[in-house]
Amino acid sequence: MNDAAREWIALVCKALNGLRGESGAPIEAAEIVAEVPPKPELGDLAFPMFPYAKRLRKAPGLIAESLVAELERIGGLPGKVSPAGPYVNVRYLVGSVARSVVEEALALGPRYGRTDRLAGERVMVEFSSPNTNKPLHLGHLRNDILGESVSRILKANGADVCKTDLINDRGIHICKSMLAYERFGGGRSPESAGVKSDHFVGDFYVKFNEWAKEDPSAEEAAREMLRRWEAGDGQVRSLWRRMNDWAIKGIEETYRRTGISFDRIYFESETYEAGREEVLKGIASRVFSRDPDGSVWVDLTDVGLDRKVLLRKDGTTVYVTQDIGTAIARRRDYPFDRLIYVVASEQHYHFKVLFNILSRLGFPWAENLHHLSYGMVNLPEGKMKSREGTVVDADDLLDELEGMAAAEIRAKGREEEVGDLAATSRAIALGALNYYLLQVSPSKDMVFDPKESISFVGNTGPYLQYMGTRISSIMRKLDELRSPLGEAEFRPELLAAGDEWELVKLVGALPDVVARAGDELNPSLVAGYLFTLASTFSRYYHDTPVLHNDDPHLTATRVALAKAVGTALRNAFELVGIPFLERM
RNA sequence: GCGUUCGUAGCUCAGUUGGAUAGAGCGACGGACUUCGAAUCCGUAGGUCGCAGGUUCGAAUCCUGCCGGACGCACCA
Repeated sequence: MNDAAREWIALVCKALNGLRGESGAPIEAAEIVAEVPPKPELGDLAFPMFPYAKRLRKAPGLIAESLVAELERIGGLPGKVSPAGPYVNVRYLVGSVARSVVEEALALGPRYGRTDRLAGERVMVEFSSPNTNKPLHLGHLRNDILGESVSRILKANGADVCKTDLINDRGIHICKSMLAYERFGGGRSPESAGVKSDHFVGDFYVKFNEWAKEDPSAEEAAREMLRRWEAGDGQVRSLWRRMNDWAIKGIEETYRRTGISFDRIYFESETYEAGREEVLKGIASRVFSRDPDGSVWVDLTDVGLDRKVLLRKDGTTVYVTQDIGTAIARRRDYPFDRLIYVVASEQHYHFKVLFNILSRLGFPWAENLHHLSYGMVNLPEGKMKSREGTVVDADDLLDELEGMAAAEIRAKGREEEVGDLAATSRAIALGALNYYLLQVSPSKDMVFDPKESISFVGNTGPYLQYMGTRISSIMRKLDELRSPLGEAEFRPELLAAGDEWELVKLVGALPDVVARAGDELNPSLVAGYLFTLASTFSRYYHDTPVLHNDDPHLTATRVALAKAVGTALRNAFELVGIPFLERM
């Protein structure tokens, strides 16, 4: 695909210089603008002539005509060329491109679509980063699938990727759940209460806030508990370990459910001390300074940021302090070339500060830290607010989606066909959710309407999955016909229908899409590609019989194309966390 | 106030390095199941790309200003 484009660019460059004659500077291949025409009927590649009008002292329309004549004079063209107003449109040789694309897709199978663009690069990706005082919510789900998907895309581009999670397991918010448990828990456990363990912990966090509303002394009690935690109080630490285990166990269950995993997990409780030590070293090297009250500061006003505290006067650490320690520990554990933090856009300023501090401390790798900032998930009424109970819980949402999927399967009377109803419902729910969350460009805020947002019709995950099942279904039918293809062979020149050629180009485009998604850290490009591929195939098979043809060669050819589409679909699914289904 | 970011159809979103008549899905209306699965397909209606300048042969896209929203500018994380 790309080879064809490059070949044509070289040809057009040569022809343009032929038209130019001896006058002026030569036109370089890099200057040639090539684009995809707005409509497929126009061709496969288009060259606008506007940029050369001045150089050649000629109207674009006239250049187009003489360029076509010049190309035809050169001869041996890999396709057809025609002028269209100020454009020169090119049509590739269908047969040869189709052969190479389909054969490559079928030969590579699960590896089709990968590139070597990032071969050898070591990338660490941090995402999720939950607190251990409550279960995951919808915002985490966007973060999780974004981090997981970006990691898979980077891997598909040849990078060595280390996925990492930072568990925020210490701080005042943790103590609040603990305090409420001490007061209202009555020694119960998630098992005895029959509640998923992270929800069990989260419920006490809610209870604390209710209590604190009535009784102002609650906040002070929480601060006191944090002091005892910092001092290593045995009783507090033991309760902390017990409740953290509950929270983490529950969160891990949700990760398993959503297909999220990590190669390395860091706990804030284990890295914050290292941050303090780095800050103390920074005082010695005069990067930081100590105020008379004992607090430690960094002055970033020279780069337009603020003066930031790093250690309080009592010597305790703040948010950015532990991130300093964590970054250094990570670089030591896994010498990354690049570290990507997948964190909500509200933390933009925090990361500017963090990266700047690490740079001041003299770490050359600080230049390779990247904040992949993504927008908030809002409700139609506005922001999710825990105080108003509008937070959409991750497990509840998944339960609801699975219920909807199961109901749909039953309504269609396909329980028998599907086999494992629960597993299929889970796969559909996950496909719907992940596609919904990744469709939107990461940087944008998005609106989630619990009642209407996730549907299974139209531009949705299940729509894409459905196309996969239809291809699988065609292949099953083919098997039932018992070697109907016989001597029939793949003959790409038989791919005459417009949609067939579009499908070939789309399948061929997967590696380019993967490359660009990797460059831009943007899974929504893969999502958009999937919808185009699926809807083109949907239109195609609707009015073009794959199996029922008089010519067995045509059947074999269309089967090969359908398989290639299935391969591209399945491989792109993997990148955005949509399960591929044989039946649904 | 300063900084970051977003503003495209009734709603939710695409829109490639600036390029041909700005595209989808949902919702609305009208069609297509005897033929590889209708979670599908086809059609109709729906737009001052927030506003105003600028750069350019050409701007939804780049620049400036303004308007509107979100987020940030904590010894919270």
